Amino acid sequence: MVTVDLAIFSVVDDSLAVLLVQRPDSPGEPYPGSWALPGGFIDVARDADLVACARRKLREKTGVVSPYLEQLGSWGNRRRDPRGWSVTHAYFALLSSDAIQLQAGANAAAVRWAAIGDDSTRIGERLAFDHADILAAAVERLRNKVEYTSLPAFLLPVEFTLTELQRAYEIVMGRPVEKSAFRTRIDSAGVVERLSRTRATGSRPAQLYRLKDRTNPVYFPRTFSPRS
Amino acid sequence: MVTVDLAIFSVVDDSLAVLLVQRPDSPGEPYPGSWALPGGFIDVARDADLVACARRKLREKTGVVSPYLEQLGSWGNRRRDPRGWSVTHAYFALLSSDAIQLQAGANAAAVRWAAIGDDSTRIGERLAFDHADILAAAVERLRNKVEYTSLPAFLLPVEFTLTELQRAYEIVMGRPVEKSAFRTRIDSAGVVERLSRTRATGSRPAQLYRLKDRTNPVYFPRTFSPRS
DNA sequence: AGAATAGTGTCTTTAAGACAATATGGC
DNA sequence: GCCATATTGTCTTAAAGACACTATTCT
Repeated sequence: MVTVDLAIFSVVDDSLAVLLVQRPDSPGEPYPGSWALPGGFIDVARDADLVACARRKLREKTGVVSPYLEQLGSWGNRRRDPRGWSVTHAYFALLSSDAIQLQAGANAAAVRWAAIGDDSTRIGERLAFDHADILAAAVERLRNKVEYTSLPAFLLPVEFTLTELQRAYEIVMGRPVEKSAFRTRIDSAGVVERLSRTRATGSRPAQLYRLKDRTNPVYFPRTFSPRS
Repeated sequence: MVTVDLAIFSVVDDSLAVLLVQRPDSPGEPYPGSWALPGGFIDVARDADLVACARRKLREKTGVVSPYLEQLGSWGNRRRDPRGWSVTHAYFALLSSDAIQLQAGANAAAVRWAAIGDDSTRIGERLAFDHADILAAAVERLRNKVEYTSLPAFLLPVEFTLTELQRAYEIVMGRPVEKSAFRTRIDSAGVVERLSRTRATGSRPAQLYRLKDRTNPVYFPRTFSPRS
């Protein structure tokens, strides 16, 4: 029993959110009606490899084709699924919420975004299987990497302002970021390239930028604020 | 077909080395006689979970019970094993070479250490399956984490001098480290605790230290030398 | 005493934190 | 011109790099 599960993150209503699907009520299915991370069995006929499987499930749920996708780890033991020893390969994805077309699939009664609390990695509800553990690991990985990478940029649409990028960092980190230091950091690391257009904001318009590389994150030489 | 494979690192003859085992020659076995990372099928009767499986295999090969062990990732596709779609869960382990009792097992004709080149992640030989990819990923992970963690300390025996610790860093990083900055870094992060004994060196004896925490690595606030 | 390695001090450099000042477009 | 937000500048601070100096034990 080998599956792939996804922690799909986006910024919804100015906070970090993860996509959850509801387990089917069919008899024989474990955790009927519970919320869970999207995922499912590998289709050895269709999926060339694990990443292909993850991409397929992401596409089926969100319609998004090329998000930031990173392997998170694997969870396997004899307790996590009542049907016996099972293993899942977890991935986490970052995408812009405006690119998403939510789709309830055959195996998922409903789909929704669940906000991640600023203070904790806990979601309000009990998730199916060990998905709470997987989600906690995904949030932890994301929160760690935010400190020294450009990951939050993948939560934004293709074109964005530096203020929006800074806001994405603040949402993921759960704390304010100093504007001037932030801009030097982004600039000297060569994360973005300036576009010719600006975005109207009601006051002084903001310069638009886009990522130089939509595929790989940039690693900064230091973390944001050194852990004590 | 689900397996667990291990990249077991140690310092041997003053260079970073990984443990390889030779594949059996039995008919029906893929890659007969090739060198490979130690590993094998999960035993659902004996292994409570993936880590337990990794620990068991590590113990069987080296006799080491409690090394530093970290999940590396999983590799799965329909090409990596000629017998069909297969998945492996890779772990990497760090241990002191003086704690090791090498043991050729039932499923491994021979065992040996292979040095990792300073300049590349390549091992001289062709490894079985996709183990060259897995090893490359393990070396990359290790080389990345060395820059901001105390991982090299797990390559040393329980008691060590700061010079030995510095040498372990240099071996993994493949470049010299500045002594004074290194010591301030280790000291201010509270990585080690001073023992009362010293080690004779032929000249001024060196103070002995041990890790404050033999289980978890310490994360430094900055990398060693910022990537350009 | 001299050799050799252990351990410390000083100065420079890099990039972040704090905070203030300036710039610009809409109204 | 006024307001609000964008953008830039200045000063301070933390920790690494470079390199020199001191300390201690053995021969």
